[in-house]
Amino acid sequence: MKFVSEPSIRRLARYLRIFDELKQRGEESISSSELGQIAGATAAQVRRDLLALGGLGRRGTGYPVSDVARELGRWLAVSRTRPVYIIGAGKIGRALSRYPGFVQRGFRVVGVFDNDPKKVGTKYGDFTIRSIRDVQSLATKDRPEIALVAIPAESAQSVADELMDAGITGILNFAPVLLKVRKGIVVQNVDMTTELLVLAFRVEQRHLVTPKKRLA
Amino acid sequence: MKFVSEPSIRRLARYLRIFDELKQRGEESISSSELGQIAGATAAQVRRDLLALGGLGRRGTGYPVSDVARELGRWLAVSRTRPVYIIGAGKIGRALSRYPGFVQRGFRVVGVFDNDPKKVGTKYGDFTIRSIRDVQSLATKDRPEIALVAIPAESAQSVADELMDAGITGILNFAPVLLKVRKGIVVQNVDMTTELLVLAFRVEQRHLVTPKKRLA
DNA sequence: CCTTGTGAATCGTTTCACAGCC
DNA sequence: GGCTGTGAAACGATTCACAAGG
Repeated sequence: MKFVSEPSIRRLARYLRIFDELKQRGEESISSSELGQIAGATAAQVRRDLLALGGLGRRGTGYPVSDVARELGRWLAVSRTRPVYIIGAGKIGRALSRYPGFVQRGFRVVGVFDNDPKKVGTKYGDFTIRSIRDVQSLATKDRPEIALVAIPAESAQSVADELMDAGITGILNFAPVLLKVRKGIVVQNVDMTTELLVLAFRVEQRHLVTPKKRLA
Repeated sequence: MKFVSEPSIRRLARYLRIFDELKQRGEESISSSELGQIAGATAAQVRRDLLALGGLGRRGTGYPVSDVARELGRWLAVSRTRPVYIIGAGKIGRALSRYPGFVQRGFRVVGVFDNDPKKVGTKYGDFTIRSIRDVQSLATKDRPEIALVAIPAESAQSVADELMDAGITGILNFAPVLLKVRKGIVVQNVDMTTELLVLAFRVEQRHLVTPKKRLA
């Protein structure tokens, strides 16, 4: 498997959504330029990105929708269901636990945790909220690969440490703090304030034309 | 004002958080290498990034914490409070409306909207939820610069159109759909499924060492 | 000494442009 | 004809390395 850059992965995820839609609409094939138009990418980008799947395009006609949809889905999800933990049953954690798109993309929430004694033991949707104190012991059994950490900044690092000890390999971190992790553990940060700040700044800059383009 | 790349803006936002903390701890100055260590960036990146503020560093000692904290805050927030609208009072919208970091960074929620008749007119925190039908007329009065769109994909585009007509300049889009916008309008997409997919993929790739580094 | 600011080199990604194939 | 796959050029961001200044 070749290395794929992060911008390319993000675009591939977007193509996947589009291919799913095209399939549902019964489209048979799509060209790199059409797909680029829809996805906000250039035709050349689309071709280079999709090349990672190993040359599924047909010269003269474009990319066969159902083949690419299947391969791309398989490839991005990497062919299996991944168990994930959600740490924190506050607003963000609860919203995440019912996020509709996860299941469709092969993620299965196998545990929701919180520290609030009022919450621990109660049901939320299909989940019984468990105590963060038990994360490590339970994780050893559940073997989640990825954890979604949605707790206050103060406690995020210590929970991350426990999760790593329990063998987690990836953390989607919603706490506004930079987690220190061992080599080989992948952290991805999601922070609304940063997103808003970046957006606001780009708005401010929108007149400056320095680089060739900027797409969403 | 010079153009600043998106990666640089994201790092600057991170430095700001660190500088705020350093200030609170009473630190007087910090070097590019120390800051880089904390922020997960190289010393050279830190220096280039902070250069955008116009050479506040002192050779031999580093960057004066309180000066940089102030300037950076002023610069990123670009010196004013920005009114924002939240469209959608579902889980995401409600979580956003009370997101603590926004106020601190100069964002003020001036309206929360939903289409559900059961919600419209009710209070949520300090906000009375208003009908999305009235977005356009109210926006003309409230003059929000930015809208946080957290509604189902189907209705996102039409609301975006109304918002643009009402003079919005930036959209933080939580709907899993690519919004078509006029030139000059900045859209930033936030999609948990994509984030999870990217994370999972990076986990899968973590052994491939192709590029020099990969930091969160 | 120390650390910044900055040209110049490097590296990765995007774009170009066209050969190859349907 | 149309469109993909792909070397090669262009571009942007990062890193190097050092001169300038405390």
